[in-house]
Amino acid sequence: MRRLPLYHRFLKTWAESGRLSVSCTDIGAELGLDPTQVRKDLETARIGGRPRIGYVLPEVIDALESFLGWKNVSEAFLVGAGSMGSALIGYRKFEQCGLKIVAAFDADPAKIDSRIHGTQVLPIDRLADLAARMHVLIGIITVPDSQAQTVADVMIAGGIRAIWNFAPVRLRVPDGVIVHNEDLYISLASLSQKLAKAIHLGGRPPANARRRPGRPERTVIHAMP
Amino acid sequence: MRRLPLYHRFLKTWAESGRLSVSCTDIGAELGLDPTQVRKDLETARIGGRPRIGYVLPEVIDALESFLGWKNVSEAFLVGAGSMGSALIGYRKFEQCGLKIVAAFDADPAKIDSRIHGTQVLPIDRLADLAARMHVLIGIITVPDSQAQTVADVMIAGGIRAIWNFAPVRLRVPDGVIVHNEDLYISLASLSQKLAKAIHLGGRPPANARRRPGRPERTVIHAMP
DNA sequence: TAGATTGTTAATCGATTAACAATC
DNA sequence: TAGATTGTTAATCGATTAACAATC
Repeated sequence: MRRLPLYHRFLKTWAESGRLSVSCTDIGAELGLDPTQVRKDLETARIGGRPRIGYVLPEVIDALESFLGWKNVSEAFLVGAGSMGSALIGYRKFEQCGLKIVAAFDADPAKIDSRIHGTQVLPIDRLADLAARMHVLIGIITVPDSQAQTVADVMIAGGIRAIWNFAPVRLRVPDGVIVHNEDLYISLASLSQKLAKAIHLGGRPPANARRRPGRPERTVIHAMP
Repeated sequence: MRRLPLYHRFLKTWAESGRLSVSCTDIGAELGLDPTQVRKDLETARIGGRPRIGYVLPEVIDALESFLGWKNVSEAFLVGAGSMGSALIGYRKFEQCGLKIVAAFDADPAKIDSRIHGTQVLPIDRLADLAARMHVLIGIITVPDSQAQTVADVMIAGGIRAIWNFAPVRLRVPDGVIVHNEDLYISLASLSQKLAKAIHLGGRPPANARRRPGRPERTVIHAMP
């Protein structure tokens, strides 16, 4: 599920280093995870291995990409050509993960018809019509808080089914529309709380603390089901 | 824990609308959560209410801010004055959540001594020394993948204890250093998988789908413990 | 064959949810 | 008082971890 992209990334570098197969133990050691858990995860992606050998690299990488839906690229519209929007448009590797931002939209007339990293900026009132005609299903919101709900409504009117929301706002959407919140404030809160706890408890870090190549930090990203 | 910032945000708007108290039922209804869970969450922040009345708004907001550590602001250094870095520097509301980005660093000579949203850009080789002298404990990494580990090492050398990492790379750090990964690729993978599943199962959304003011989408952010 | 590794079933753990008494 | 709401304890659920047989 959420760990699969991590596996994929590691397996790519593992493959580049010339290996032909990989075991759950290898993956677990690298990512600081239990090998059994890795096996379970691969199982949910319907990926099987061979006892004693492990998983054949090209096979497992390919299967992961299929399962993650990275084989066919979905087109997305982005609304809000500010600094965050521009940054996302610049993340060209999204395409390798099945997402292509095909157009940006903004309310600011000064930005209309300009290009950001080669992607054209269009007026927001063309969004709904274009989304419907092009069958775009994914929308990315990088506008100020106050406009996020309005933009979401327009997206939904255009038939968009999944919204990646970078505004710190709870969007109200009909059933069947997926909202994925990228809430940096929540993320920040979790970081600073962990830091506060660490400082409160441990004080200074161990003086002889060293990087340990064999044991990376326990992979933490964030959570909220 | 991770839902508390959400409660805080809602309670602020609730207070602005003139109310003096709030019940777990109110919060749960707004955020699509079980009232019992809300109560449990507030309990972990050592916030109590009164039967029949609920929680007194100024009290609970204040207690949340204290618990989240938003009362005293931590200073942070950001490395990588690209588009993502600039976007983060522009998120001025971080200060209300206890984080102030006091300086940016970059390897590009062209960017040195420029200002981004008023924040000065310094050469990266001054980071370790400055961090140590200013007792900066938080570092934000927005550099390309290939440089992330190097930057992390410099930060740690300067005494930084918590790293907010926007590069899709597993950083290797000593014990006692906190790494918080903001991995947009993982987030994207989860979004597109949910979309794929929804389309596969449901096909089109219900034709009469409407926004429902009383029931927002189930609050989902992402996960990985 | 022996040993590493997968596959699978059971045990543990934590978080969520339910139930209900206590209280204003 | 009656009723809404908190506080708290127990039940459920899902995810993680452990144990062990199957297999190459």
